[in-house]
Amino acid sequence: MNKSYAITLDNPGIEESLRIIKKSIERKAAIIVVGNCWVKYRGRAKSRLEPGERIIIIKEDGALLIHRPVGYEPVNWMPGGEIIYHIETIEEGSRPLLLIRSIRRHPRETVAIYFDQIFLISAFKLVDEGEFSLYASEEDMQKAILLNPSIIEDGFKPIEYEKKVEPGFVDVYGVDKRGRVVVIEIKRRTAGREAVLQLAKYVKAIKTSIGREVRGILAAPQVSKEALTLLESLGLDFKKVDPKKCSEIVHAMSEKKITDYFQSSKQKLLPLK
Amino acid sequence: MNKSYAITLDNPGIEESLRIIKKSIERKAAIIVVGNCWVKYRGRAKSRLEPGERIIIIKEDGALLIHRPVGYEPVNWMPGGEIIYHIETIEEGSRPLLLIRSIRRHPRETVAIYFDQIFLISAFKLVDEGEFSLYASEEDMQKAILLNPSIIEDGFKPIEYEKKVEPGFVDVYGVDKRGRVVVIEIKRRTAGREAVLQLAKYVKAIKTSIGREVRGILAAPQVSKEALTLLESLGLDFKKVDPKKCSEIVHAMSEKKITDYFQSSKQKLLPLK
DNA sequence: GAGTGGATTTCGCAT
DNA sequence: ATGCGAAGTCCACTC
Repeated sequence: MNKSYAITLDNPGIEESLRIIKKSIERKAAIIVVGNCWVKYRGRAKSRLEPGERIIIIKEDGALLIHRPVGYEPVNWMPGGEIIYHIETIEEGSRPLLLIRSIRRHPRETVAIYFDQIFLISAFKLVDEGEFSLYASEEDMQKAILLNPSIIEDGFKPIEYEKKVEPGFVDVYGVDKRGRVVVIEIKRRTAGREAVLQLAKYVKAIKTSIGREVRGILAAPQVSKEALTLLESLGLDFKKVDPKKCSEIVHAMSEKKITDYFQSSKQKLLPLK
Repeated sequence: MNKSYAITLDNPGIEESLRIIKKSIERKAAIIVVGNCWVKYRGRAKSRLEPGERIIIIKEDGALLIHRPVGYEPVNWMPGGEIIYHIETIEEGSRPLLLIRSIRRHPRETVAIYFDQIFLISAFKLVDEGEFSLYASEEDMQKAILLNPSIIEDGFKPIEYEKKVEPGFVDVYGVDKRGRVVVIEIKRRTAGREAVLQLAKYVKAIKTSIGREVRGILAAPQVSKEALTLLESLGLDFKKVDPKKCSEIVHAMSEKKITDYFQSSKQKLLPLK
């Protein structure tokens, strides 16, 4: 191994733990502590966690995670950013404890962790420049529809996207082959009642605004049964759109091409009113 | 230390890592791996994470966390539950890699982690029976209002809570001192436009359903300016309620008392229609 | 700094 | 299994 800073201690004492954690925070290393602890949180809410064996991680940006042996979510935490740490040893009766206090302002909140037994401390200066890319988001679906409008239907022409129209933002706004105004609401997962109501609001708002008929299309991989009923009763359309295919379309094109498209299409935008 | 299962290895080889991780998963221990890795995720979406040094945790319930050196959230993960692991060593060129595959159905998704270097493996059978209690949640606010309705206003009498009324669930439903029907929407933080619209929907739905006037009250510590304007224009009321005070009220009472209250109040419930 | 909407949200609860 | 809303949500983005 060739790491600038790497420490691992099995069953360290409280004093030794204090020293290593302080040093590791100074060095901006990621710290892992496994041991028996209890936790108090005060801030937006207030919580108390009774003693038990947990894994805690302190990251170089101050992020704090307290993980129980089960579950994806930390039981207590502090998001990264402007976090201050106070580490000290205290005596409870004649028993030494390690107290880790994590403090942030904005909002003001603190997490206090009391360890009476530590199984492991390990700290590393981690180097991670790796890029992370996520595909098949709602954004991809929108891009794919704008780049390839026939996904929605033949002859559909997008005019605007992310257009503010008082109740909120319309995902895509355009005209169909017969020249009718079309409003599209995109959902990357099963669309529920909420999505239909949102679409209906936009349709109504634009109808009022432009004074003629407006078609509403819900573009999603699926709709819930309730949403489908609602769609039909409101005279809105559903178009099944596969997020993955959208993602493939978008990621098959170079980033430059897409940027260019959105640059040029901006000049073609029609005012909504 | 007195743990039934605890292993820590500094800079283990790929083969040794494989063996230890398999064994630790069998034993349902929590596993920590620190090393250089890259990650592919496929499922509801698709993602790729290029090589870098990270901390990964596999918990006894199968939950998987992949943490970069900064940030509160895992870059990739798998929630606990019905997760299957396949661990193997593979050759890339002449270089041995450790491949950890985490698979779940419902929804079908997989995370594949490739390690080419491992700095640390540590596994523990953790014992954690500690109780977790959270105060000042929306639930506390609801309980406090039901137990002590004068929080809302003098003479208010709750009748139901968490009542399904087509657009969703009404937080609290009751009557005021003049006998008018009251619907309460609770928010534990600054209430925005969204909260007001939600309340308005419930008021409208119930008005239609019972055919007489319905008051709507938004109970929250604060409202946004826009939300306040909207409230006024819709003829809805705002009542400032402090979540922490609510929590104090609730937690000052014994759990039994509260349970008894909710038991008895259920018998007093009036049908909503 | 506040407000708004999305998330591979997760989690829990009710249908 | 599905649907719906809350969360100490967090996060990114706008005003």
